[in-house]
Amino acid sequence: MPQLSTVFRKLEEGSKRLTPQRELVIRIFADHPGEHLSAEEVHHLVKKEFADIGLATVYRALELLTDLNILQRISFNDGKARYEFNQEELHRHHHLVCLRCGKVDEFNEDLLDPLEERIFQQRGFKVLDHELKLYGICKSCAKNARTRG
Amino acid sequence: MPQLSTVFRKLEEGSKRLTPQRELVIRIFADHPGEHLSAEEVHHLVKKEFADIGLATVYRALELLTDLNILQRISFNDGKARYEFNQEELHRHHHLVCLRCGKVDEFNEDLLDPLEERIFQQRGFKVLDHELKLYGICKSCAKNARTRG
DNA sequence: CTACGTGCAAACAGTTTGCAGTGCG
DNA sequence: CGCACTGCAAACTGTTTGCACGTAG
Repeated sequence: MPQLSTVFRKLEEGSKRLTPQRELVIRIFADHPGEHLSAEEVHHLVKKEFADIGLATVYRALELLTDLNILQRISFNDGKARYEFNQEELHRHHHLVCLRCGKVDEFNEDLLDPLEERIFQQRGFKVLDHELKLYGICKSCAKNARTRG
Repeated sequence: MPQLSTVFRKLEEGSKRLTPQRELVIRIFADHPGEHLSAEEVHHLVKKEFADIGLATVYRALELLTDLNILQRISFNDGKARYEFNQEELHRHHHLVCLRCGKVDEFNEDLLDPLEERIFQQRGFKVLDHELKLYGICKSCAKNARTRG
C-alpha cells in the first residue's frame, strides 16, 4: 500500500494531476485491503462520496494507476478485470479461488524463485512477473457439502 | 489429445451429437497442437473447410467441449478466452507468456504438488486445479533488443 | 415427431473513445 | 493560453441468446 506522497511523485513525473476523483479511487483500495475490485465495484464505491463521477473516469484512473504501477490488474476468468494495490512483494503473493463460492484468498510463497532461475538458464526466458492461481474448494464450502450431503 | 471414440462416448452420455461442425472444431485443435486458440481463430480456421459455419456455433461447440472436459478454457488477460485440449497432465502444464511478442510457450513442472498438500493441511483448501503463468521476455526478443539497442 | 443443432441477427457486458466543456498550472 | 481532465454518450469487442428452420434418432 503506497504512500500518498509516492503516488503524487509518480503522477508529477508524467505531469499528471492528483484530482479528487483519482485520489478517491486510490482511497477506495486503501479502504478495502485484500479485496480484488472490478471497475464497476470501484465506480459504485466512489460514487458514494462523489456522486457524479463517470464510469469512464474510473476506467481511466484505473488504467493510469496501473501504468504507474500503483495498481495491478488481475483476472479470475469471470469476464471482468480486477484491481488491487501492486504489492512490491507481488512475487510472493498468489491467489486461492474457491470454485463454489467464488471467494478469493491469498497466500505467500517464495518457492517460485528457483524455478524461474532454472527457466532462464534453460530457455533464456527472463521472468518478470508471475501469476499463480489455485482453484479448488475452500474449507467452509467443503464443510457445508459434508453437512448437507 | 483425446481419441475420437472418447469424444463420441462423452457426447453420447449427454445425448449430444457429433456433428460435422463439432468434429471440425475438434480437428482444428488436433491440427494445432500447443497453440492456444481464441474463438475467433477457431472460427476462422474452421471456415476454410466449412464455409458457412456461424461464429455462434463455434462458441457453442467450445462451451460444450469445455463442459465435457475435452477442451480447457484459459485466459492470458488479453480480453479474450483461449482454448486448448484438456491435457490430463494439466497439473504439470504451465505457460510462459512473452510480454513483448505475445508468444506463449509451455513448460512442465511438478513442483506445485508439495505446496498444494501444505495448503490443504494448513487451511483446509482443497486444490483441484491450478494455473501458473510466468510473464517476461523470451529469448529472441531479448536478443533483438540487444542487437537493436 | 420430438429434441437437438444450426445460422443469423439482435442483445449483452465490459471497456474504450470522441467530444465539448472545465479549470489547474 | 494550453493542456490535462472530466462526464456523457456512442462506439467497439468478445460473448450469449432468441428465433425460425432443418435434421438425426
